[in-house]
Amino acid sequence: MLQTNFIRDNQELTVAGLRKKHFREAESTVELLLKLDRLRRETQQELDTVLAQSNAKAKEIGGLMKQGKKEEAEAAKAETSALKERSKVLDEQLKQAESALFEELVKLPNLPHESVPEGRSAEDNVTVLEQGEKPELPAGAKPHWELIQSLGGTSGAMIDFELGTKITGAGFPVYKGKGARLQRAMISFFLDEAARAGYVEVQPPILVNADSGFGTGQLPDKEGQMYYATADDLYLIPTAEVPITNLYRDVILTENDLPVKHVGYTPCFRREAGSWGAHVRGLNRLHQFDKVEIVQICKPEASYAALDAMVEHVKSLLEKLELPFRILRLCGGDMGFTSALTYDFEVWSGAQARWLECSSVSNFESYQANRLKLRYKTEGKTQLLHTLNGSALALPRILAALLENNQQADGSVRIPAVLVPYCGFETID
RNA sequence: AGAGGGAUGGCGGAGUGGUCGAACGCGGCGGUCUUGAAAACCGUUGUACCGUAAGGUACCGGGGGUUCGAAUCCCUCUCCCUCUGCCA
Repeated sequence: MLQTNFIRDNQELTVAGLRKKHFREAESTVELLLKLDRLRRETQQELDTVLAQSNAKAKEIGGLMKQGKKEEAEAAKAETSALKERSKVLDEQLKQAESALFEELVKLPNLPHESVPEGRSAEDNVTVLEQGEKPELPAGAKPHWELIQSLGGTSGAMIDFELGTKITGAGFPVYKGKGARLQRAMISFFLDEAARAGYVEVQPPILVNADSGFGTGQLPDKEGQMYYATADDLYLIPTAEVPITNLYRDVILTENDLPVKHVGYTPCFRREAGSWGAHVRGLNRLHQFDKVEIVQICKPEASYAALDAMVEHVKSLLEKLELPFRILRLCGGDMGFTSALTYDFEVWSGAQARWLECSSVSNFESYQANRLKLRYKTEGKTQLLHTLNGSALALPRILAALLENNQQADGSVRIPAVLVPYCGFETID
């Protein structure tokens, strides 16, 4: 979340940033927030004064008791009751002011970086790069949801949606034979590539508590997006960003620790209550999917260079997979709540003839760090760090594009060379 | 899951009602000494909020209570350890 001090010192900048993100009632919300902030500070000042008096009295009584001046001590005690009453009232008021302020503060999204384009929806995103040639597909080319039915060398489909529906429900496919093997190959490939780029691998839990959900910004607002295990009060992660970034919740790092670079593979779970229809067939949108995620924690002045490096990393993966892709700089209205700057990667899906989002790389600046209390020490000062993350990559849509783009005249699918050592076959038929 | 024992600053570890933000040791940082290093010695060393500052307030796992006053007493929750049970 944003820092109150920052808003206080940069009121106009804050309002302008919120507007760019299409946050409603930016001005009135900021005004209310500053009013609550003032109230909080005034209340605290008054409370502190009363407590100081109270502490002084207690010491005085302590001294008198030691000297055995019982009567004087009793007299002093009598004077404390008014202070006590007052402090109780003020303490209650302070708590109310703090929670009211907090409630407003968590409503505010992160402010967009100055390079974020103006705009309301996905149509206003700016394409910063389009790379790779869209393939010429053979006659009778099929979309991936048809390809997976017959391919894979198993008696049934290589990815079986009906089976998944039986076991669990819609959106939980079962990968079989070469389908399963190819998943594992991609995960290993992505992890190895990240390791080569200096990311330290972690295997985090895939259930997290509410504190973690709050730290990265899924809670309190986006809880509908996550599966929730009521009996234990835990959430299934929608992305590895949550557990990996929360590894550093309540942590004060030193400069030598920075930058922190992690990569992790996890399944991801999303309830995605939203649209279901023609555009979300097959692998296009799932409740459970696999993703390799990269996370960086770095000094504020280094975060945009880190963002660029992460973009380059994701780019290199798509190049190695020989997939045509484009990079979008998201506009203010299409960006995530917690992000300051986001690049989306979209892969070309040949048979569907459309772009599919397969990675999202974001700099959150200090927005998450503030919630996480993630700081570092420099020259005696403690200050917030910047957090970043990106998919590298999300598997299902990569697989969809790969199957569609690489299908050949004989109906088989060619596996990109980089994956062959991992999966052990060159084609799926 | 049952029984018992714990939770104190970066770490170890004192502290069972008063001047305790907390002894002491280790570690870290700065300095003296040294050609340099080590050793020794001296100093320093938590976080947050309020305040221009001086300074004030809060925090000894979390929350609540008793008291003029709580790290210390009471209640409650969480977590950890040991033994028993179960288990991939």
